[in-house]
Amino acid sequence: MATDTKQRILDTAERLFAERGYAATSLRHIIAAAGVNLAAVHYHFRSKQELLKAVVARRIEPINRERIRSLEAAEREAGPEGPSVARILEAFLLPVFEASRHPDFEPSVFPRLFGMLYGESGDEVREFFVQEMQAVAARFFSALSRALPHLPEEEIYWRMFFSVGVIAHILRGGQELKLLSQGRCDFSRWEELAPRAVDFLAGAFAAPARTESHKVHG
Amino acid sequence: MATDTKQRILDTAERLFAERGYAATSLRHIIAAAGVNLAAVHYHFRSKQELLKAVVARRIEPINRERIRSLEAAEREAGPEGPSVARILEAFLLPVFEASRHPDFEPSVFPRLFGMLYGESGDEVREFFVQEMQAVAARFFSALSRALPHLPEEEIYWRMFFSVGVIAHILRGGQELKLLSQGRCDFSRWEELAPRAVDFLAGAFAAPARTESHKVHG
DNA sequence: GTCTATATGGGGATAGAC
DNA sequence: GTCTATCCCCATATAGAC
Repeated sequence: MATDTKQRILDTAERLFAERGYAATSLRHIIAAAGVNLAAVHYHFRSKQELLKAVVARRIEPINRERIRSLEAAEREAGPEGPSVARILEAFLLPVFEASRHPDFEPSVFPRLFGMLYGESGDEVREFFVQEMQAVAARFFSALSRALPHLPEEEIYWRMFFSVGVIAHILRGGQELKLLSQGRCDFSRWEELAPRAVDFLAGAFAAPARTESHKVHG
Repeated sequence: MATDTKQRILDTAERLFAERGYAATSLRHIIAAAGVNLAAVHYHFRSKQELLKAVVARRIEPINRERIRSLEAAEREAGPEGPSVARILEAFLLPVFEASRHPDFEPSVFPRLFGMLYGESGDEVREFFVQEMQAVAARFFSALSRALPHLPEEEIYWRMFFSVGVIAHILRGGQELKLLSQGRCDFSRWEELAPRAVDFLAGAFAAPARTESHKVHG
């Protein structure tokens, strides 16, 4: 079949990039696992870097669509005062977590891919990623600004940035947590993890803005 | 000099690992930038992986000592009820941020190294890292448990884990933030960033624990 | 401790037949 | 669209002279 090879390359590359990182995964690993020919990778995608972009684009686009859809639904339901911070955060977080249960691919493969994106990948791929996120970030910034009118704009951006750190860290899988908590925490149930993260971040957004004169040690 | 070569390798490897990642940085890049011979790397360190461990160990040990020292100072000052969550978080966060101003190396080099550690690095190096963090994590877990007696132990671990995500994301440098905030946020002043992160996380720890029956969409 | 030289293997990319 | 064969470069690691 025409597209079968291309799909197999995408699926396998996604899995291996997520498991081992971008630089540490060679095209030869990918073609061996996918059962395709090396030249096919360069035929369907032009280079390893373009392959990574294709892998990312395939997942991020539906997720960002769902984020916007969910946020707009929340805004319709909420009336003029706008949705709560918790509801806005849900609109941002849940689509990612739910994507990990998509039938197209094994659970937990794709989230780690995104976690990896933040740590690794060259400047060009990161730029591409930022470009994909720009519209979504602006949209959520507006919603959060309305829900938190007392916070300076700059502070909203910082807190969004910190929140992305939490998400990326969760997606990265956190083998450390299981060890450091002596087995008390693990990642097997995503549906429990998302509410925890939402609560945590809602609390963080509720923190007052520090006044300029406030000293660190209080 | 005897130790000069070893130091130069360590310094250069630290910088390059931080800038480009572990897998993407070859020993040849390192020796070229350091002006030393390839064989010297294998003489002083046994392998590339051991070199990474050495790089990490050199920085993490004084930081973790300072974290413990600062936490103990806070506990002495606070009396029987123990220090506040914000003060505990400062004890954990500030040593990392302040390490970036150490005269030994260029600012902002080392923090990115730690940011990278979470995203990349093989299982063995991550295991080594967890081992280095175990005692510190246990110590801060105790302090946070005392400050937040209403939270289940498991929840404290989760929130510590989320917090590490924030730190790692900050350390990774966040070129995205500057772009997404249209230039309003940048990372040039670390001394302003740390209080922001402390406030954010203190708010997050102050969030109530979600009861089991609570539904996601409220 | 430091060098040169080399062993040994893997990397991305491409040409050209089918 | 898919294959084989190959170009050319780079990787980590080591042996052995100095």
